[in-house]
Amino acid sequence: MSILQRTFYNRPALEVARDLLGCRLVRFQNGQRLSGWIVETEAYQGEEDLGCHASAGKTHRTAVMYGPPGHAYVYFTYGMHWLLNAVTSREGTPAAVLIRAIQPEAGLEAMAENRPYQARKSGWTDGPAKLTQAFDINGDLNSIDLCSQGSGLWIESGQAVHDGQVSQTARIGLNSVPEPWRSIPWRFVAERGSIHG
DNA sequence: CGGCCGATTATCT
DNA sequence: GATAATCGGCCGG
Repeated sequence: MSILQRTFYNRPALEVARDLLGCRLVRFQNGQRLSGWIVETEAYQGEEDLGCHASAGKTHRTAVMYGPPGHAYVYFTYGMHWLLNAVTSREGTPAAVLIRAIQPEAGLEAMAENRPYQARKSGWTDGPAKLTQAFDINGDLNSIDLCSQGSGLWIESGQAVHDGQVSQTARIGLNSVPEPWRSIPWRFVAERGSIHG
């Protein structure tokens, strides 16, 4: 196991988003280790990116993105969901990568307990708000350092995902964001089956 | 599987 | 006071 260090995150969000595919998201909760392979990400970078929360400038909520890379940006949306991002780029440059989906590896029982509606549907971690529920991630973890185990949440290096197994599309859910930001292909998806579980 | 719709509240104007 | 980087339920195919 090798925890991704600050140099990994100290790059443009586009590069980090691509390279996070195949890495392992780890949560330590109640003495248990929950983990999964990252299979879908989105890059948000700069105040000029009108899809990025930082496009409204520095506020209490977005301040974390202006800070040093390698920290968690966890925010609340739609009145009920927490979404997890990793802050990228040098301090002063607001950018982050949204973790949209993971492929569960360990701690499935704990994930099931963390999820409501556990008996329903198929995936527990195939959406940005589903995985935060499964991993018990909420606002308490906003701004924590992902480069150490201290806060119980970090990312480890993992499996290499070949370029041929990665597809790039427009980011999801930016319904009122103007072009070109709405359609710019800053979403990265690892093809199903590319992660050997 | 795909599309539509209501839920529910922190954050910002 | 309006909006939102979503989800699950319900419908039709």
